[in-house]
Amino acid sequence: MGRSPCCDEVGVKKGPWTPEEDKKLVDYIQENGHGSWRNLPKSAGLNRCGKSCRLRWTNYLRPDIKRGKFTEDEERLIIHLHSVLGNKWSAMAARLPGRTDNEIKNYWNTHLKKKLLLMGIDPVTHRRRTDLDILASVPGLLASASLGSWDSIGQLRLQADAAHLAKFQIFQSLLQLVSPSPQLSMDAVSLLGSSAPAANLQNYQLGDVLQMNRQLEAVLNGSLGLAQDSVAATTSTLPSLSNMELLNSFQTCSGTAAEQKGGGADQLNNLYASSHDHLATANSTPSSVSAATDQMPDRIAVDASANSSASTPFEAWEGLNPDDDDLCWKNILDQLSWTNAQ
DNA sequence: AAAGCTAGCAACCGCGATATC
DNA sequence: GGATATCGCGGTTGCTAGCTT
Repeated sequence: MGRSPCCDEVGVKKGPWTPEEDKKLVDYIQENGHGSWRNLPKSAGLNRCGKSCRLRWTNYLRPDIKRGKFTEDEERLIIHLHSVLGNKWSAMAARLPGRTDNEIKNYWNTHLKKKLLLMGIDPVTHRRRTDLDILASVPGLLASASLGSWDSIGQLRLQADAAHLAKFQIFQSLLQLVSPSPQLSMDAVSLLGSSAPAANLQNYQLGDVLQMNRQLEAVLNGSLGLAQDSVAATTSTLPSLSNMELLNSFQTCSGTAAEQKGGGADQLNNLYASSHDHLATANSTPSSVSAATDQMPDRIAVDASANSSASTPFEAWEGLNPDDDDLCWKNILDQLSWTNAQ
């Protein structure tokens, strides 16, 4: 069955609307209403299909459409509605006066999705992303953290935070993935995550999560003694692994990372790629990691291979500027690498 | 200065739901 | 009750301005 396509007429114009066409459409609808969209073009003297007219009217010409940037309240509402409704753009538009479904959909796809990813939240499930999810999103995180993605000077700080957060998440992920001791991972990760709500993060804004991120680091920076006690309880399973060196390394890195302006993005990309290669191929890969890497989507492997020309796990670090604070990440990875080989 | 790249957005396409005959 | 027409939605495409190299 099915219906015939609405725009099967030959010679019907497609593509961008001209001001003249807009005027014809607006004049006609204001005078007569749209009535049957199928018949409207002929009546209005437009060489367009009805569908195209309807779209142009509802998405652009309607007098009650609000133009301009989305406000923070609107963003918050969209995120909340998306968590409840999913991709029901029209239902969301019904709750956002003056906004069209198309506008909301575009805004979601181009802005909000990235923001949620940066926050470590899965834009589909609205839950905190798992370690592997986060690793999978690192190229996106890094791309989003690059200068060109931010449209105002005021957001440079946010961008620095994004790069910072990306590092933070990589660290968290690596701890979970590489450590042969699940307990250490759990300790470190729970330490990292202790101040974050376990469940639904849908109501948290980027600022909230970045604040949370800083708080978590404060936990790391300020509670190493406590952490040492906590971690020490589990180190019997980790022969001479210097957990505190790991934490110290991260502390050193995180202290200065926020001052960066995304310059570390490339290096992070290399780090991601090379560490993924390492994780995917190491003979000593723990079974949990093997299982986990098996679940990685193809895109990761493509990204990793595309971004890494390094033949050894952390060769990508070789070209780093010694003055760059990213260098200290090498310490972390060296230790993780060494640990993994034990 | 020019070529290449990317993000943002307007518009199109295909399909399911609903209305009408 | 089946066939057909229309509408509306969500996914996708492609154009373009701005940025980078």
